[in-house]
Amino acid sequence: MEYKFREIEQKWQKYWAENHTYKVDINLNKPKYYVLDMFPYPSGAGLHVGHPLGYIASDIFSRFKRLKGFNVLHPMGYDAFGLPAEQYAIQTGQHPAITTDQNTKRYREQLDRIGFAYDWSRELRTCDADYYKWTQWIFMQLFDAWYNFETDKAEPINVLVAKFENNGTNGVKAACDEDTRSFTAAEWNAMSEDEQQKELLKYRLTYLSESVVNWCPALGTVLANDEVIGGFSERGGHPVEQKKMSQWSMRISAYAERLLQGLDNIDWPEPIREMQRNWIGKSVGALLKFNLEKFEDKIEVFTTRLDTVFGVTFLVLAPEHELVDKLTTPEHKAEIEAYINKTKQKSERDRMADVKTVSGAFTGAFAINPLSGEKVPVWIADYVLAGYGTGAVMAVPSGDERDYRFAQHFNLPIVQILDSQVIDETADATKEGKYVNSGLIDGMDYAEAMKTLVHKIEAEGTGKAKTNYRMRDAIFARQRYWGEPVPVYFKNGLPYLIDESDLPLILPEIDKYLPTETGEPPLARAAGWKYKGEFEYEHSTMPGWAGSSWYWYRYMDAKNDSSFVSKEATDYWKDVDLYIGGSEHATGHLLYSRFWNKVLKDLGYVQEEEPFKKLINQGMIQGRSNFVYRIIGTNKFVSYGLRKDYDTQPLHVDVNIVHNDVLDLEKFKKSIPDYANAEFVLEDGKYICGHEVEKMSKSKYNVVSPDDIIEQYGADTLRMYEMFLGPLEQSKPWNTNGISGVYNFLRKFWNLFLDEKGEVSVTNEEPSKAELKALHKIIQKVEEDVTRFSFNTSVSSYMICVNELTALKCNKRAILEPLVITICPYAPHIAEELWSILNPGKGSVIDAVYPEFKPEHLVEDAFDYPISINGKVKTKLNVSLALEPADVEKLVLESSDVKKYLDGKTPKKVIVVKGRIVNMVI
RNA sequence: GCGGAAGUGGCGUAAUUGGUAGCCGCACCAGACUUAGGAUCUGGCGCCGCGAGGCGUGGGGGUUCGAGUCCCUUCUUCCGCACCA
Repeated sequence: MEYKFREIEQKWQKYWAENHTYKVDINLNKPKYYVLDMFPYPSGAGLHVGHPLGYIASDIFSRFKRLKGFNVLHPMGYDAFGLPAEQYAIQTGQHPAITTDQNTKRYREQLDRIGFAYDWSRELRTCDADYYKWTQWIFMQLFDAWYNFETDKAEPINVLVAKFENNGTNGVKAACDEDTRSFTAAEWNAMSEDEQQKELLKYRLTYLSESVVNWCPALGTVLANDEVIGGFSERGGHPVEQKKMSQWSMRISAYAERLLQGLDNIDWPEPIREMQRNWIGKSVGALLKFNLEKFEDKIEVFTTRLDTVFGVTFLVLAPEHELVDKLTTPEHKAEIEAYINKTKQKSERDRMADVKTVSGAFTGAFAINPLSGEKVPVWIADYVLAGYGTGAVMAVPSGDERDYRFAQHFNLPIVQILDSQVIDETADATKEGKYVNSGLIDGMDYAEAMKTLVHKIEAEGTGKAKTNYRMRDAIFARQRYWGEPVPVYFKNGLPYLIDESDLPLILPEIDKYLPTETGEPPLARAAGWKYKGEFEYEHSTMPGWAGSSWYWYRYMDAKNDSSFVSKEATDYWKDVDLYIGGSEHATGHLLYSRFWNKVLKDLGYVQEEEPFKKLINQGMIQGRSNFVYRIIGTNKFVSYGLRKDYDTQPLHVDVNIVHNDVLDLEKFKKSIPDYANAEFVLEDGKYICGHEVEKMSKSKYNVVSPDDIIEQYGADTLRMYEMFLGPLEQSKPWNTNGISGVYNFLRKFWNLFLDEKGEVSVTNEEPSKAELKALHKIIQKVEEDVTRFSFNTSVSSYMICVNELTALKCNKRAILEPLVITICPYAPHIAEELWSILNPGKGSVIDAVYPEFKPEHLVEDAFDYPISINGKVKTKLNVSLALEPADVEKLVLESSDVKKYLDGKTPKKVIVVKGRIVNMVI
């Protein structure tokens, strides 16, 4: 009987579907385990061989956990709202819902063929109304909440309203907009409804405000900071500019500290945590107010080095700073205006590329250093960012490189402030030594100086200690069609939530997927789309990350239509134990999800502070492109090794007609009409192709589809080969070359169950010691490997085990049956088939129990000690493991073989490590 | 510039705690079989050398009886951040 993988795989995939083998329910008698994959965006190109890498790993892990007795939740769905479907809709007029539906079906077929243990009864799509109903509902909870720094959590907005009614803003410590004013209870109560709403909007966790946004004209939408890379859009690479607009935002900044602290309590890769720390960008420092010589206004600066305040020789404002216009003296007006105009014309990218060039302009105004009383000039320069801190800095050229260059360029003084500071050629940011030229802190060290200064500025009211975060609130709106409608309508220009009973707010049909002629978002085209037939809805839709910021909860209770997830479900499933996905979501999805999770927890809907306990990033699978070399101007192709002898041009060739870098000439000729009459210059009768590692993409003809691999070798081979390729976290190019090794292994494994005539033949004989050793080695190895996510090493261990059992001609049930169970996570189809041969009618192997490892089967009584002299292995000596080091040493020194190497000398020292090694020093 | 990860045969990789470097595959070489194949089986395969032997985990140095593994230093590649006061 042959290994017929096509029949076997189809048979079991059908069986699993019909018997709901992977359906799970809450089971209080079993410990839960939640394994989650980052759900895919269903693109039109379908899955390539790189996409399932993480899914295979998580599938192995969840199958293993199930064999170990856990109740495993392992779901899959689709992040189905997004730009590509809409861009396609603009080009073709095809409704994004239709293409998304087609793509989703194709993804599902491809996933099914790989044999995943997903509970498909929990499948979800973020674009389904019964899913986005709850995304909208969560949006409403955020709108109806504010952040109370006193209790350090989000609370219902009513609590805040009650505070305003009783005490006004007095004593309220809330996360709010920067321009928020104070008022008394009487003032609040005297406000009109509209005025109150306007005020509350400054506190809500999702709010509408006038802010500077990343506007992408080509995409016709704003983008979040994490969607802009170096001044260009992440999707499509279009230029992005800064623009002031009224926008929905999420007050994630309120959670900056908790998001930062939480990173210490989760088992995530260090690089991801570090990226989130950078993104949050906490810096501890102080705010300090400088009086102005001729104005009542003060310039407030943020500094992390208050101790350097006596080294301040000028102030610098961002060109956008609100005081610039007012401060500028008439004689400097022209210069300042010219500089501001120049800055405006520079794109974000130019500004970044131009780090080295020093530029700036003097306003003509002077400020007074609140500690030294010194008069310092006020400049503007584009190296100061309007959006960070206060948009103004105190410049300390002796301690800061940018200030140093600026001072040198414009001939401003540079004052040494620490005795150990060396500032002849460059700034020195040291904190070592004692202060000099520094008034009241002269002679102090850093710690003492900081304490003294903070105390002084707070006592005098000129400043205060302050912690600053780089992270800005997240823009939460896109001027696009294919996203969740925002459940908000406008009355008197103010936003109000629609009634909860009106959810879901269905995405309306429109005639064209383009902005209106007046530049309104596409939803403005929806004719007659008004709340209660009267009020305008919000015309933006939610960003791509809305639906993915809570989806792991929906899987827990996917069909619930009275709540986004039931309490019963969160009580049991709680959080995600293992999350596998790409590192490209480090500062987007993974940060937003943590944020929403904390809000939902604060409001009492879920119980865990962090949603994803353990995170693993699978590496990217790159493409391995192949090239042919055409002699320029001809239809003649030269083999790789000979290409230097001709004037050639490399051309991508489809990797699917190349095997081990040898081109299939017939298939090549048939590939496109131009090549039908191609001629070749061969080496050793073959055409050898060149190769290069590139991104896997259609245009490079290096895309390998899992469908093709499965067709040729089967899903079990694909699964094992993807793991065999190397450590999960590592990025690596896909190369189909090695796959036959894995395929041969599975056939060899299959053959263990057959006799010489090819008939199934398994005996009930007692296993030998060697057979038991082979089995228990693999039982132990797989358990260890899976636990530390080292899937590649298990595959080679299976190969070793099968090689050993083949050599032993083992066909004993007592060995093969447990072996089938251990391999089921990796190669579930063949495992099912063999299991059913061993145990006809006894159901699925996934319901078996992982075999128990018995260490006694691995115990040896003798060991081949490597005998080394001065650390170099010279020979080996077989010695009983029962002997203690002193006895081993005696035997070694007596051995005639060893004496040969000692050359009559007595070793100065002999080291015996029991069961490991013997080393002699001579 | 700052932060992170990684450098081992022709290739992908392995090496639990400092203890025989190169497991397992691919490719390659030799042989067997043969219904000539992108099939199967057997054996070989780090480098230099006929050999004894020597060298060998990016380079240099150190600790140790012993280093791919620990420490210092340096180079290279990839990833992330980048005027953040």
